[in-house]
Formats: sequence, C-alpha cells, structure tokens
Amino acid sequence: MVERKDPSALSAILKAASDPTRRQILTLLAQNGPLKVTDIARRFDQSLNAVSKHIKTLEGAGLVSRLTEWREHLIEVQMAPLSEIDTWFAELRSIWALRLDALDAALKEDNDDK
Amino acid sequence: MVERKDPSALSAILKAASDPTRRQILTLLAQNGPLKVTDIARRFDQSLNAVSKHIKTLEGAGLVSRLTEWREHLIEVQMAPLSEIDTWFAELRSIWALRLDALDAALKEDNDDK
DNA sequence: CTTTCGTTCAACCATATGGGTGAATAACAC
DNA sequence: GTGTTATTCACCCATATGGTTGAACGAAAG
Repeated sequence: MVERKDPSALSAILKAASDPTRRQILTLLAQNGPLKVTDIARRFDQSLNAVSKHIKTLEGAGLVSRLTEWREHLIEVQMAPLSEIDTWFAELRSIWALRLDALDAALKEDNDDK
Repeated sequence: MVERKDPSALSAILKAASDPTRRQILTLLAQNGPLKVTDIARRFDQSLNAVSKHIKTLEGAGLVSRLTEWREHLIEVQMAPLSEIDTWFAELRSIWALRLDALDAALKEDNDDK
C-alpha cells in the first residue's frame, strides 16, 4: 500500500498555487532569495495588506517560510512541498498507464481465444 | 524567449485540481477509462448535479473531454494539460537553481578578490 | 514624548464556489 | 400517449476568497 498523505495538504498546495499573484510571489522569491513582506508588496499593484494575506496563504500551504527578526519578516520560498504535486501527478499517470496495459493484455488474450 | 502560455490556463488547471472530489474523479477515470456522468456520480456521496458541475469545471480546465453520444456523455481523462503544472514547477525550480548558482559564483569571486 | 516603521488584525464588500432542489429536455420503451 | 433515462439549466443558500481601508502594536529614532 502506498503511504497515503493527507489529501488536504495537497489541496492546500494546489489551491495556493492556483492564484497568479501567489505564483508571481513564488517566482520573485525564487529569483531574489528571501525578501521582506514590504519589499514583496512593492512589486505588486495591490495593497500591502492583500499581499500579506497571500503570503499567509502560501505559508499555510508550506510553500514559503517566515524568519521573523522582530518587525522585519523574511519570507523564503520552500520548494519541497511542490514536489507533492509531482508525486500526485506521477501516481495518476501510472494508474492511467496501468489500465492501458491491462487493456492491451485483455485484447491480446481475446485474440488468443479466437 | 520561452513561449509564455496563458497564465490563466495554468490557474484553471491548478484550481480544478485543488478540489479533492475533482481529483477523485480524475483518478476514477484514469482507472476505469471513459465513464458516463451518472456512473461517476454513483461513486460519490453528492448529488448528480454537484458531480456534473465538477465535471464541467474539469472540462473547462481541459482535464477531461466529453464524447456526447446523444443523452449519454462519455467523460474521459486528459493527461496532457497536467504537464503544464510540471512545466511551471520545473521553470520555478530552474529559476531558483540559477540564483543559487549565481550566489556561488559571487562568493567564489569574492574569495578570489581577497 | 512623539513619530516612524513593518506588519498583522479587524471589519467590510463584492464575487466566486460548492452544495442542494426542482424543472426542462429529448429519445426510447411500453 | 405515459413513463423512464441521462443530463443540463435555473435558482437558492452558506461559506470562502480576494480585495479594500483603518486601527493596533511595539521597537527604535528624533
């Protein structure tokens, strides 16, 4: 049996990644390394508050981590959780491939029966 | 220049995949091959209507296709769009790796300057 | 002591989302 | 014709979401 991880974790990751602003934040962090909330917000056409909330969402999904050095919060991208998407995808694809294999086998056997 | 695809397409794919029920539908279709809407709905603890709407969402994201043979609609999983997630992920990771490389290079140069 | 700084918290608003029920549709079986 | 089947459409509802503005906090600087 494959170790079934909490599906809500994957849901949170996918949902967090489904917002364009949040994906841009991840890209920005990947490019620049850790940044302060204010510095991130400066790049966007939204209020600081809106960006702060996006960061909280990303944090909740584990896609960024926060290093709080008193009032300055350093936000850093975390690539690890993203690989859960990969895992899910690979799993789905293998289920799919398995069925096709079984189908092939069945057809072949059917042919032998003729 | 990398061909920049419509980011809203990726958003739709991620959002569609972020719902547990919809992921289960995809898994079901990957296992069983094309199914009728009714047969899909039978597996879930939701109204036929709710499942129908989920399927429409998946269809909108291109994750399933529909073969309408009069009143019976055959729903089939489409793996292709999912690879856009892979692409995005790979791109983000490469941006990230690039920064680390540059960081390494800078440190090395700094050392040479000493 | 007052101001500034970086950030979150608390409301609030409009819209989206996931769910439900009931009707409409059009072919097919009786 | 009447009923059954498979599916969507049109509403309705509660809650989530993305955005706004304004207040609060607590250290540091003037």
